[in-house]
Amino acid sequence: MSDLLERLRGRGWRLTSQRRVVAEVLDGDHVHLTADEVHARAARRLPEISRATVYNALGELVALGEVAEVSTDGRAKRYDPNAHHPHQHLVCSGCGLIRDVRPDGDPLAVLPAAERFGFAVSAVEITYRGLCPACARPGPPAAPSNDVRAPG
Amino acid sequence: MSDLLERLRGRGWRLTSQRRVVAEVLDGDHVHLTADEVHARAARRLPEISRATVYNALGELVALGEVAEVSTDGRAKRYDPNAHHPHQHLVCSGCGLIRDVRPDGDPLAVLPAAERFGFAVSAVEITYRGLCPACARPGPPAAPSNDVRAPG
DNA sequence: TCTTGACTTGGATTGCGTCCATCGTAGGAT
DNA sequence: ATCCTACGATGGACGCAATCCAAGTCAAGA
Repeated sequence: MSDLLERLRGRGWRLTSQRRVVAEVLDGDHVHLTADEVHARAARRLPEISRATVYNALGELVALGEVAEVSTDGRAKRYDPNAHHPHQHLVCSGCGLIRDVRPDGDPLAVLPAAERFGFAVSAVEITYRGLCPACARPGPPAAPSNDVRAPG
Repeated sequence: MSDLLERLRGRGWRLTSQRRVVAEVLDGDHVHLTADEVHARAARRLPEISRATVYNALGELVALGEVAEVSTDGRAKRYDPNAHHPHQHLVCSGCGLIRDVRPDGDPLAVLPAAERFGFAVSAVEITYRGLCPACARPGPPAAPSNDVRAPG
């Protein structure tokens, strides 16, 4: 975490209080917050932080490769701080819960040359979909979840 | 194509001229149009068709399983008439060209049980990314493409 | 401490999509 | 062939996510 801030400063990132709280909010495992959720959490510590600043900081973190953008539904993008550990996503069709997962082998390798149409294929994004245990159980479905465990 | 219209009528779809042109616009291979592009093409044949009608028709075709929704960028959803043939997508990072591709084997099988967190995993969406031959070549990049070959 | 260019702000704006009240019409009934 | 009516089409208002912009603020090097 402070590693992250050090690394960013070493890359010429001016370390403002706004950027600091955005980076701090995006800490933890299986964290996939929308920009608005990041803004809400950041505002708990820095009430005057604006949405534009949150968008700016998120965009920079993505450009620097420190955070990954995830769009598992057609709605708002989510931001995943687990960018240094290649992974894919498993999404509950019921409540929206998102887990980071690692498939076996190299996902790129399963695309045959004949199916590459001459492309230089360099990356792959995979979204697995299904029902989480809570939503699969009979009874009332789980409340929509943003899958956040880190305290605000 | 007329197969499609027959099938839809058999399922109680009232066949209006608007729905017909939307279905016709969405014909062909490797077609991935946005709703706005569908509307523009439909309007060439039926100038008074409204955006709301296009959205309605697309939504119904998706619900009926005749068309698949694709969101390969964070922007507008695209509509893929190739829904009866399970496939994944290969997207050019330069120009946005989209190709339908078929990876080897069952993409679901590579997710180990230990990585399923108790989910009943039932579907998977894969986006491969890379540069198409035109964009990989030195020189001016290919113009942004909507990957449409079917004449308007 | 001073200076300056990078950063922040919030309101306007855009892009994509949905909603809604009203009007029109496909297609079964006669 | 004509009539009926429920389903579909229309377009303008609306909502949400994200970006843009001009003006004010401040981190950090000199």
